[in-house]
Amino acid sequence: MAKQKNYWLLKTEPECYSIDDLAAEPNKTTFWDGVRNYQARNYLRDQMKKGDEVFFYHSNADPPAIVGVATVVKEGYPDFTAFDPNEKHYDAKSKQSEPTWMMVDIKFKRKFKRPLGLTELRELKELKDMELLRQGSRLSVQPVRPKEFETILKLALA
DNA sequence: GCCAACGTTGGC
DNA sequence: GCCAACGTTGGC
Repeated sequence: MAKQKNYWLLKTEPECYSIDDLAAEPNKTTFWDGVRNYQARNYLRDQMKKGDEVFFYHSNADPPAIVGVATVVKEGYPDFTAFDPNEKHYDAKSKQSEPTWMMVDIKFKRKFKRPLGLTELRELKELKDMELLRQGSRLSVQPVRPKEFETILKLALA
């Protein structure tokens, strides 16, 4: 049986790392560091697989929006930024021998012609169960259903 | 800048 | 193991 592809959404503040940073050159990759939430960590560690596609989401932006797509190119491995006291997301409790936090590598795939803002996404009834649109949703790594991924891609290309 | 919704921490 | 206090996220 063919490997099933999963879909995800990664949040970032564009001030910190934006789609344009990732789109700076073709096939650019980056490590997705700084996730310090256990549920999000579990997704990164256990479920995100090479070849999975991820939506790139700008939070704390105007407008907050899905802005593009990336591909997972390296599966979960220790987030080494947690070991460095000079890093913003340093965590003294995460040990090299027993890392608490994980990250993946992603590769730029495409930037949408226009950002798909939250307001616009909320208008689609196909997306009414989407994690991103749930009230109080704060997860920075979230699963996206194939149907939702398809709906959003279609909207982006329309 | 406000604040609701969460997650985490720590006293008990 | 409960839960109040506190810190953070992130839309508005």
